[in-house]
Amino acid sequence: MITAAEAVLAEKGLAGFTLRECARRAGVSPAAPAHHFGNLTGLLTAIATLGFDGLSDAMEVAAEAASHRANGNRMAAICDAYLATALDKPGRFRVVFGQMGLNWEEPAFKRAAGRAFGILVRETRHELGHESGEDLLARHPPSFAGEPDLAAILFVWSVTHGFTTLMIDAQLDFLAEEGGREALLALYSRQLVAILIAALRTLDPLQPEALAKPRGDG
Amino acid sequence: MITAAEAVLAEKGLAGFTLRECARRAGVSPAAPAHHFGNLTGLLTAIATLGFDGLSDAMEVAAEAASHRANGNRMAAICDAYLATALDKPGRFRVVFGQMGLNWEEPAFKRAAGRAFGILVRETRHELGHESGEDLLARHPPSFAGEPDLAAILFVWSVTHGFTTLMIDAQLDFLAEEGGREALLALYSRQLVAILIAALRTLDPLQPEALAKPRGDG
DNA sequence: TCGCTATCTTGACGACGTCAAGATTGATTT
DNA sequence: AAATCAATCTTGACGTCGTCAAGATAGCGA
Repeated sequence: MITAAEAVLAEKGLAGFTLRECARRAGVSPAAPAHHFGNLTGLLTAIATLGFDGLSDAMEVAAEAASHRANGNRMAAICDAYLATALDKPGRFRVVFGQMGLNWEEPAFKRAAGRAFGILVRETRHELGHESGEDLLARHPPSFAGEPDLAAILFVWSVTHGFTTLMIDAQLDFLAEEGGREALLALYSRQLVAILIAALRTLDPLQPEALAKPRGDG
Repeated sequence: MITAAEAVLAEKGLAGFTLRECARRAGVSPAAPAHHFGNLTGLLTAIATLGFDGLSDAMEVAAEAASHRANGNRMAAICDAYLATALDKPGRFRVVFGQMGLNWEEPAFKRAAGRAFGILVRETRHELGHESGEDLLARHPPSFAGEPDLAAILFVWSVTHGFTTLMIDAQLDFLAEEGGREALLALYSRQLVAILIAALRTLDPLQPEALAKPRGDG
């Protein structure tokens, strides 16, 4: 069933993704999927769980590979992996971060999302040289009120997720005339991620005083 | 008609947004909207045009206000305005940057999108101290092959758009327990945007040599 | 007065998500 | 071996959706 659903997603995208089409592809009646996933939201949540796990796996593999490479940078590796995973399965990515209503109460889904975010937290701390203290994410419910690196973590996620979203949703197509996709990929991997890491490296001395009121704006 | 559509969007969100509901709200028959906008895509494109213009207006106003304030920073102002606009009308923002198929051939829409991006380009150059050279966006079709600040521009957009998207789509809700929305807003406005601007300020000396191969990864 | 155009209504079509009710199947129990 | 039960799927139906073709209604210049 899920195999059929992913096939539909890959072929027709999220727009052409319907329960009936998935059922057709799987060779069952239109109402069959509902018995397994409850409703459309249930099926989407199941796929989104796969999406988070795929993201986590890709980031872990990339980080590990970077570790064993001369001059390899784990942070850069997971940023690249994030974009690459999304571009590889855009439909799945849109289910995870789309607006098609998922069931956040589903335990498996929450676990998968937490794992992906945990990797981001760990690697950001690593890049900052803050070897992991208490794992605030392991607490239930997870608490980040006292997380000192939260700004850096969200900064990393924002850059990566922002560029990925813009590429996936074809918002950058207008500035990609000829072989522009590869050019944009190179721009991201070589420059944006570099700026991001440089920003993280210059971040530490700023904390916490400088970051408290760095702008005279507002 | 558009008024009714925006009301539906504000009240029921993009999920409950249907042509028939808009027609009902406007007090006309279900097929009436099609005569004005062609189809659902046409209506969404019209709303997305308003969305881009709203974004542009908000950024312009915020930048101008920042200019007339002691220690005001235009870049910070437009970043805040971007997020604020999205949070004010999340449905509209999702239409603009969502996955519901828009008509990019529509001239008015292209113009609105170009204007918003142009503001981003101008302000990024301003922040970098590169007072605007040739306006590559004014060319048809717009070309950015030779835009030296493209990396910085996309970096700014990625951070802003990424955080905005994550907030809008409630991806950050799990780390907002009590009054967390305001805390996240403050985190963005005071820290993320500050990191972004600090990154831009340290960017110039890096260009272009350092940015060409800043990482030994890949 | 006669068209012409813009605007809206009506009715229909196929596709969708969802539900209730019944059928089928395979394993467990007696 | 026969009976039972839970899981799984089918069938048929309902309401809603986007879209289209055809007809109705108005306003207005010639």
